[in-house]
Amino acid sequence: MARSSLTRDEVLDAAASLVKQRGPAALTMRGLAAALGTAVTSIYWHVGNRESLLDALVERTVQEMGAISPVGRTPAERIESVARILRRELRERPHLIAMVHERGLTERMFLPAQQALVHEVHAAGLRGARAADAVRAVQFQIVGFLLVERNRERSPAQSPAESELWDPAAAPDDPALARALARPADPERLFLLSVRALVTALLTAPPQGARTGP
Amino acid sequence: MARSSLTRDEVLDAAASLVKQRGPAALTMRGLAAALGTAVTSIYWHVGNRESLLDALVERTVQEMGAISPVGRTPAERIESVARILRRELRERPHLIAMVHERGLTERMFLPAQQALVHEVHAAGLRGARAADAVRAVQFQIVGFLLVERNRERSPAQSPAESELWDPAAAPDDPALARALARPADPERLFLLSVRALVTALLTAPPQGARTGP
DNA sequence: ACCTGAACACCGTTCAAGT
DNA sequence: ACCTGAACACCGTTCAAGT
Repeated sequence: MARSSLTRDEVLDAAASLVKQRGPAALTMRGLAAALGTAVTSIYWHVGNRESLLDALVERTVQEMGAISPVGRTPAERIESVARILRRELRERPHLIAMVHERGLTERMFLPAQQALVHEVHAAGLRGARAADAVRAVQFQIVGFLLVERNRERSPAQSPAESELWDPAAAPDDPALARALARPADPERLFLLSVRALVTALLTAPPQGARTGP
Repeated sequence: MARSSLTRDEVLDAAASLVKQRGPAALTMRGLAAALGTAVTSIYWHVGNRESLLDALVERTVQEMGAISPVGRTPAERIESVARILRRELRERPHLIAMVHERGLTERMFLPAQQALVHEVHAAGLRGARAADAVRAVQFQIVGFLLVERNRERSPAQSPAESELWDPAAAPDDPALARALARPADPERLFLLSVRALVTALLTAPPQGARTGP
């Protein structure tokens, strides 16, 4: 039986729930129609085609990523809190984030966070081009880390596992290092450690980064 | 007309060239068969199915990413050179790298680089768990940055461009910052700047990163 | 051992036709 | 304005049949 009235929002809701539960590949026009109890072609009337449907879904996700409210006393602490907030929000929508990324909208999704970062970097005393570099470096690091982390979680056990590499000659005189690398990484700890290290360096380094030695 | 003898390697070569030129989506079994001048079903005999074909392709890419030979005088310089080398290699195979990533093998592809990083971090005097953290932090940063960078290149102009955001009230008292953020980022420069900053901090920071203020 | 065409069950999309 | 089924051109994959 035909439904009385199908709205664009209903279509988007159903599509979002499909993607959230079973990933973007599970979102087929026919499957979506079945879930909605309509003919496939009705969907086309409301959203155009599959591509625009995904666009609309992504657009929604971008909107949902609201403003960022940093917490902490120092700029470094507040930047770290921005990173923490972003990580939490992204981990709640893994599939949708992947779609945002695939569609090249990652940058756009991060505009609110970028504004927060600008404010904090400014508060830390950085100005002009150097402040812009710091903002972008942190932004790239956060996004990049989360992409890598997501990838790790999805991937099955790596074929020649790290353990295989880390008993023999690779780290000859540091068994503790070998053991640490054989263990799985703790992503949250590594994330915060990385952000903290980068931020520390960016907020204290000289304008022109010519100093590389210890 | 049927070909005299089709080999698995020929199939992989043709598939790799298709992917390299026109992306993974352009790799259809039928299209591949046409490019090879065989029946579709012959391909199945040699590589099983599309999934295993992609696996084999990815496996090849992983193998091609050879050993890393760092250059430079200080450990920091040599780590930076590892980053530079990886960036160059990955940028030569954008599609294949994306496939490696999608298949969750990024980590595995980076094992040679990881070994090089271990060596340099050790040379810088770091030991045990702290050395492992440093290696992983740098590794995540490099991979993450390259994923984000690739995404930026592919993406069309972002809808509300950064310029739209960066003339009004966002950076009220730093027009130079606003101008810098309105300009497109120089990825190579940003990449090296980020790696340098992170490495500097990791090689000099105290064991427990409790210090976050300036 | 290797290759083939026919056939199956899926896709996304279009279109003329309904109300 | 909204919904429908039929049809088209694509997929990946299987299978019985060839040599």
